[in-house]
Amino acid sequence: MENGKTPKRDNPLFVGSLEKGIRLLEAFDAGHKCLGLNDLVKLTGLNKSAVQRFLHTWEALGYLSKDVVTRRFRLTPKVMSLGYNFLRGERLVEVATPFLLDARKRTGNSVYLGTLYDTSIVYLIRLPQRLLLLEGTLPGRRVPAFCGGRAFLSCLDDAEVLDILKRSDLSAITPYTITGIDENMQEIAKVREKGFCISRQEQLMGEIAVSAPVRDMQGTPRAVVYISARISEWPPERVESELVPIVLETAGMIRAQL
Amino acid sequence: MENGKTPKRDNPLFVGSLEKGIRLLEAFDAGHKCLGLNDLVKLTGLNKSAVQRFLHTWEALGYLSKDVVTRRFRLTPKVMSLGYNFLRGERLVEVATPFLLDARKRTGNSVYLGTLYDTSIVYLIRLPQRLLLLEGTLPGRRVPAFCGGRAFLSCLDDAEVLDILKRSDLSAITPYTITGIDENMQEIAKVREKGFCISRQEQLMGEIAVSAPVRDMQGTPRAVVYISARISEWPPERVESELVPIVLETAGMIRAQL
DNA sequence: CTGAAAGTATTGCATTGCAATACTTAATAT
DNA sequence: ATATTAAGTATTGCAATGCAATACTTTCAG
Repeated sequence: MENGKTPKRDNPLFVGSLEKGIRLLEAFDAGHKCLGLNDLVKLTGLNKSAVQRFLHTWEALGYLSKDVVTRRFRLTPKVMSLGYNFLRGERLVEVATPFLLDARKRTGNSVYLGTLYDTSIVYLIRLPQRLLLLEGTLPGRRVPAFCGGRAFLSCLDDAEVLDILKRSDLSAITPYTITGIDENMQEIAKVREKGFCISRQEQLMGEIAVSAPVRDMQGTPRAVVYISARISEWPPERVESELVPIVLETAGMIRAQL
Repeated sequence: MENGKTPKRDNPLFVGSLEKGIRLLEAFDAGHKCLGLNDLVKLTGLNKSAVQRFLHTWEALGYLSKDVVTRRFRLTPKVMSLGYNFLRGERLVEVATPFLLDARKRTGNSVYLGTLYDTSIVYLIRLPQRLLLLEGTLPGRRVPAFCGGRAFLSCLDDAEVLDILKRSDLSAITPYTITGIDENMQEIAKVREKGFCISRQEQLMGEIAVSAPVRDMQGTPRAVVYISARISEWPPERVESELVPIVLETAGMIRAQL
């Protein structure tokens, strides 16, 4: 869906201007919080005129603001609204929030909810308890599903999982990230058996994460519940005995109300 | 900026297609999570062809997904990315998060950070503790500054405040919302004197909120720190003695690092 | 089974967005 | 200081792209 052939783009209904415009906004990603006209020409591959016009338009619409002295642009708080509208309309979020809050209180650890989009897990709800890494507290963050969403992948059949793995950038994030396709398939098979996933330092050094999938009543996977803990305080046995039951229970409670 | 005359729109650099496209996405707000072609024609005022083309394009770009059976569209998790990019790039968020986490732990109450955009406060960070209302836990939510952002307004001069009040929809949200312009100016004057704001059930019945502005080193207001509590457990005296000092301290710590 | 409403496809037209270029301002080096 | 380059802004003629009307198909209610 993300990088494959796109027949939709050939359809005469496809509005190219919109694509160019959104490409410009998307260029303001991590590491590019503040961009000038020429930076954007390089980043987006659009020509100067196009960048000029789209910058002007986004500013007029209130999505970008321009620093009059540096002539550089940045995103405004208005871009948060779209995400809010999404969350506000998701029954999943509505149902999950109270159970996640409860899980955080009972375990004293950070609790998250994420869902699959293309080859990534997108975090929808983040209830941080301790700060290991700022990004770890921000909703909307996307992480590769192969190392951060095995609980979700375990609900798909092998063909689908393989497709996702093949389309993913399988780079290691930490020295502990499992990157091989075969090893990932094996890990996922284990998760299928057990019904939950424990991931040790694959995303972030010092962190151990337990997760379990949430399926709806038709059995379709909808989300993953995560509890994240410090590896120094939570050896595997303690995680298994104290966190796993709560993750499973939380996922079950959410499922029951979907 | 939001509703006033827009000279930028007359500029030949303004790209009308982009505006129409984003208007379509913005139509998916609270109460409109799932929309068909004709709903959007009515909501946006665009004609059928335009709606058709933009729906097609947003779907191709991955921002909307279509339910093949109902032929209705909804936002995808991808829309969260823009907000994430914004948060990720805001030094304010980076600096504030640890102090807000600390404040939540010390008080056992929900803690938020918001900033002014046009006539609204946009919540950037939400650290909910108890669930009073789902919207109260979601980042990106916008509330009118006149009743939810007096701490911020107190840092502006009277002319600016008056301008915001006049451009705001001053409808009451609860029976306790203070809606008059004069009364609001008086309330804001009080906040200026005291340096913090206590708001009782103006947004939500049963909730009392304490807030304090965060200014940067140049004195420019940047954000507001909120602590929200249940009015049943937190009578005004207790709020003053226990929560106010923590709100002020938190705002001060953030300021010191901006 | 019928009719209305919602959604999809097609087409010719001209508006709108395109890109080249000229102009202005800012930043850096000599 | 002054030259030199790079970054940002304004203008313009051209035609490609987006526009809206309309015809066609599907869906659902009565």
